Amino acid sequence: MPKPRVRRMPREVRERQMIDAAVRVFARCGYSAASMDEIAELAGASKPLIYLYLHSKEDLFGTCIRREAAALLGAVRSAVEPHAPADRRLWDGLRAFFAHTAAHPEGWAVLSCRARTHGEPFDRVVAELREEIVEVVVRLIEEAAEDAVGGAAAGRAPLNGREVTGLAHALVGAAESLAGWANGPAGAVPSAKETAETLMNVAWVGLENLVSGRRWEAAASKAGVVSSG
Amino acid sequence: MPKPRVRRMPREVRERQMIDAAVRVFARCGYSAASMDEIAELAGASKPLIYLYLHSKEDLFGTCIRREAAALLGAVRSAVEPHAPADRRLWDGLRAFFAHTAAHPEGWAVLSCRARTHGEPFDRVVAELREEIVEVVVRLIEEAAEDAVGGAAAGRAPLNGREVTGLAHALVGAAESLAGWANGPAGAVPSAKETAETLMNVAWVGLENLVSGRRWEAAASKAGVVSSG
Amino acid sequence: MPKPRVRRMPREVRERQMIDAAVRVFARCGYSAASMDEIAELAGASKPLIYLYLHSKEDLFGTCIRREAAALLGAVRSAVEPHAPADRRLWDGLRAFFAHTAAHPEGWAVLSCRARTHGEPFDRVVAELREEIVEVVVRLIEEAAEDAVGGAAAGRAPLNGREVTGLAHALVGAAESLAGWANGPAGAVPSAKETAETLMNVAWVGLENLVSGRRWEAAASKAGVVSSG
Amino acid sequence: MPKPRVRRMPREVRERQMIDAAVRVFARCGYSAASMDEIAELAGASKPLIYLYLHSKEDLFGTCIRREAAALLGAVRSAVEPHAPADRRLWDGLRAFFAHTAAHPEGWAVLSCRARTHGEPFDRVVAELREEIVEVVVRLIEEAAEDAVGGAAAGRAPLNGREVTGLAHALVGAAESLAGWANGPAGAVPSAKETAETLMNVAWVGLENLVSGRRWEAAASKAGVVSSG
DNA sequence: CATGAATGAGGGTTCATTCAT
DNA sequence: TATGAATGAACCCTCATTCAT
Repeated sequence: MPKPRVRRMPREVRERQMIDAAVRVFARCGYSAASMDEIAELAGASKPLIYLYLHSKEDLFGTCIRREAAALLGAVRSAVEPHAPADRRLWDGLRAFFAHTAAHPEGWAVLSCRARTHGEPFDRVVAELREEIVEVVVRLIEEAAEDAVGGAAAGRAPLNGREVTGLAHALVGAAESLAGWANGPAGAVPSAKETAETLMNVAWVGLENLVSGRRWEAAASKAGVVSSG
Repeated sequence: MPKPRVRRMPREVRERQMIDAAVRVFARCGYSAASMDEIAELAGASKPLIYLYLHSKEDLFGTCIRREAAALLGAVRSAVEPHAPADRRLWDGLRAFFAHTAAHPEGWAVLSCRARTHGEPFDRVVAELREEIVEVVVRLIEEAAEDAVGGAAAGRAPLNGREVTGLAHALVGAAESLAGWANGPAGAVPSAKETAETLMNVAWVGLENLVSGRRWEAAASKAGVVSSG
Repeated sequence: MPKPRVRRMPREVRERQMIDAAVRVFARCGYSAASMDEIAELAGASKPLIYLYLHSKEDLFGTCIRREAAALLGAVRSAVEPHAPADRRLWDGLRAFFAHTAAHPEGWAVLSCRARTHGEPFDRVVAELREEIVEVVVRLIEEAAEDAVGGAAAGRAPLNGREVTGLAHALVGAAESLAGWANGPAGAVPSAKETAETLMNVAWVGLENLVSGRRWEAAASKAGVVSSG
Repeated sequence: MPKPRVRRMPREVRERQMIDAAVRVFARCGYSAASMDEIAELAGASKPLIYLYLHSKEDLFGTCIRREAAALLGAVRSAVEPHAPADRRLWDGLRAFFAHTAAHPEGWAVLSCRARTHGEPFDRVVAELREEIVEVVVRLIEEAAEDAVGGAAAGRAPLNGREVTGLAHALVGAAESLAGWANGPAGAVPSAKETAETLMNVAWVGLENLVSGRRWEAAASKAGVVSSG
């Protein structure tokens, strides 16, 4: 009697165990290298049961991705007050993002890396999640730009659409990178708050300057001169 | 002689063809899902020859990663003049980075995504590449900070080590994200120069403010107030 | 109570439903490809109940075969009056056979095809059914031969045992083939009566000639000459 | 060293061995119950090699069916002289049919039973083979009818189209049944010539009577009276 | 140098069957 | 009586890898 597996659990519980196990294994190995045997063993269930409940490896992977994506998005959304000022919302969102990814490193690994390795329709789910976040950031930036333009001398239209989207992608990428760094193997990992502060400092301050028209100009690169519109 | 495949090529050429093919297939499918058959076919060589030259699938993958990493690092390095001012060096490096990733999307896909999916020792190679780039950026930031501190009122040491590393990670992540965006399926992809400008604007200007002591403060988040040291 | 399945039916009824469902599935897929899940679903019962009543897939298959064989044999037997003349009995039997197989195509499919696919002991059951029918036909032929011999000039014993058995097999095979044809997908399927007439015409008339000694002779095959004993 | 498998054979030979083995296993077990492992073992090759050459279980089955169907049809065709009289052609065809099925019982088992168990597109192949044979028989009957009508008093049109087709199906079914009987387990199996004679006697003589207008009539079934047109 | 021939090992999936309730 | 929960075993198929030529 090597393993007195707990038997006869209600379906919901078993299913959760299976998905938990799957997220772990997918995070560790990626989609193709993950084996259903390993997932089954980690879940404490037999393979046929997994297939009965989750139907196939692809379905299981999709379920994992959707669950983790929803959890992450939910964590960020519920941390943001819709009527707070833009910077506050960014700040709260970033903190929630870093806190959640730090608390669920496996889920984050699946979303940030594993899901993109396996084409359609998984990369699309992740791409949609990312796009959704980018949209939010785009609105944040636009709002910040309006504030700046409204509050200060509004002489020029400082940001076109593509530039804003680019900025949003940069910000999201920076956040992803920092999340990966914070989850890294290094002993001295920063807290979610510290991470969020670092990013907030460089991004928000840079953003304010940007929307107020200050640019870096390649031509004037003798000593890092900044042109002020 | 049923197949008029070109025979008897010098080893070097054959090897290059094989690695080229492997990079493509690994980029498309990821490590585990890539099949040696497919690589062999794309390379126009027989499988035993691949094994003779490249020894194993893992070895082949490692060779791909190292080659692409070296190419990317070389492109960035050779674009930077060592004695140029910090901002110029960052600017040139970013442009080279975006140009290279746009010109070699498959190589970049292998480095940015595929290699991280397959644990030890491949993720280490990629992590080392990343660390090397982060180091460069760290030095850039430190230098910029010294300039700022030296050139302006030097009252405080505004950045500790971990913060600098975090900034560097954020910058690198932003660059990676932008590279992915620029390679994306959207029709209106920006040029390498545009991409670099976007990033440079937000990063460098933010950086300058940062090293001169201006911070975003959570407490004052009524209207995005920025405290000036 | 999520499923309003009719519960608590008397065992006999349930069992009949199960066997009905099994016959359909076996007819459609054959023994091996049929799945107990499908049978259970079609029967509107749970799998454990099926196992409780019918014990195993093989038992269930055997039960199906025996039920269908008995039904077919019963239909044929009850259509034949024991004291009618030989040709009348054959005629009535054939009509009943074609009527029954047309009315129960699934049962006929199981008997004629599916059962022979799965060795011992199922092919034996079917072989026994067939043997039983062949026996009947053999007696019919012998009786017809006696009539002919008795009624006409009885110069020779024209049919040996093996030839009679062969004739019976031919007749049964022809009937089976016609049953399959009549059940086929062609739009203009003949009625049982027509089918029986066709067969009766060629068989009985041929038989009469045969027992009266007329043969086809290979040697005289210039124009299909028939030798008359 | 349990089995010093002969290695390194040319592909053609191996492929033939595989198909031979597959025909045997399919004949014994049917499509679904046959296992590729068993086929591989019987073929003296490993499973991957089978898949390399024959692609899939379905493909392998199709290959078997087509090969056996072509062999049977070829045997029958090459035994029939196109310009011989109708009865001679039927006689020669039947003899060849019985000889071939007796010599290749496994192929015949696959064609006559196994192939019909597995839906589209295999049953279609077999159905086409059968239809082809039925067509030939239909033409034979029509020709015989013309001969008879031309040679004798041509007062009536004795056979309509559907009746002819029905007769052909009956004849083919009888032949199939006799082939099965001749391959049966009984010790005293008849030779192909005997079998052909039995069928020829009942069929051809019956046919001649039929086309000359003699019918069995249900109404007159007192003593097997035959009406002569 | 180059390859057609060949396989051990393992992966995803399904099935008949049985407990525990 | 009736069933949701659970599984050992087997099946089809593929892959990285290696001889023998």
